[in-house]
Amino acid sequence: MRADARKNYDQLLDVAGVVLAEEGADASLRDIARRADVGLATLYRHFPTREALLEALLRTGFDDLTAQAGELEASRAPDEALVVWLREFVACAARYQGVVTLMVAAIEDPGSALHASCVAMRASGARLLARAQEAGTARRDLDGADLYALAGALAWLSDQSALADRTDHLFDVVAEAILVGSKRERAGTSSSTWPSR
Amino acid sequence: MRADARKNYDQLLDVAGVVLAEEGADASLRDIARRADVGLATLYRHFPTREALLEALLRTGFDDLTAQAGELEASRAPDEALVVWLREFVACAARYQGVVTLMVAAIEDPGSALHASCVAMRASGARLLARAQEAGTARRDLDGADLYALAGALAWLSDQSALADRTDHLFDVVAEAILVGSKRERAGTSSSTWPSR
DNA sequence: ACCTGAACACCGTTCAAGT
DNA sequence: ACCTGAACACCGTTCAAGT
Repeated sequence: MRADARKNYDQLLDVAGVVLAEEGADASLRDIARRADVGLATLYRHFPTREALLEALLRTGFDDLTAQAGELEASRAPDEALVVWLREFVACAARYQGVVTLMVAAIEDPGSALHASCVAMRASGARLLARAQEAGTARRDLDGADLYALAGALAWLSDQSALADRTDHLFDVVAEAILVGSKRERAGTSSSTWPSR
Repeated sequence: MRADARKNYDQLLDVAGVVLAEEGADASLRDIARRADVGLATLYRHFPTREALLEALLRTGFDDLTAQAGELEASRAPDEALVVWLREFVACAARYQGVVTLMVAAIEDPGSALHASCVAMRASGARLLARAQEAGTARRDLDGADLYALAGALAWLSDQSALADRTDHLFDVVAEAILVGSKRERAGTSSSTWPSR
């Protein structure tokens, strides 16, 4: 890559990170190009679609999440690992408001720049789910696609400012629903002691 | 209302119902006016905001849902009534793709044309939830706002074509999570026998 | 190789001018 | 009273023309 192209690329990515964090995943691409002092067509050259831009911004987060699934598998109890991963998924999607909708659409669109990452994330979640199921701590009538859908729904909740104050609590409710033999039978109280990180 | 105004109003509502059902809640208002053979400013005169148009289209459905809550309270067991209402909520929001996002935003925006309906719906759901809680068949650490958020999340799931095939199953999972003392302990199987209407 | 301005076909929203 | 075309300020996307 030529030096001037590299500079434009980096500048676009920097500015896009700020603008998308401010305005959400459907922010104006024109505005990003403007604020990066770059021609609009240059943005399109480097990132032919909105998904490509988001993919570049989220790639490291996605890779971390997939890698973390492997570490969790080695270091934590099956149910704990699953819940930590789920929490991390939601946090990852929360970086840019509205990105979760693109992420779920990408799963069935092989042409999307987000497709590969999303398929990999779903697979890594599915492995953690299967492990918990084998250990008898997750209900057996769910698969990776169900888990991905539930993760998406929780991320959507945290995107909605009118519902944001419920998301922590509802995360616990859904996490409990995925797991078996948990608090529900033992105590039935509302307080949650799921691993927070 | 003058006769020509009435005609325009009805025509707009007819066409809007078709277009929004086809293209979702963020369809082009210009397109609706065009297909209704009406000036764009006439649409704005009758429906000053997108929410106002949706409110006119959804009003009867919303009213039915609120009324139905009352009937369910009289005729059905508390847990059954709650689940039937929840299912109806999701079906109602599914009429126009993307409308659920406007519905949750409307709950904290008193200026929205959808505000009153949404507050009423949340309240009617809250009553059914409280009734089930008093009967001991719903978990006590949820309130009306939580139920509304869960209903919204389920409606969002059914909006996403990539996840649509999971929504029936995940509806059951979430419904089970709201209720207590259900299938989970008795059988632990995946088949569901919730009231379907 | 890479960049850019301008063009095209769309939006939502408003308003002066018509009947 | 009610309707309308046109205007304004925005989009996303593409492409010929520049260096």
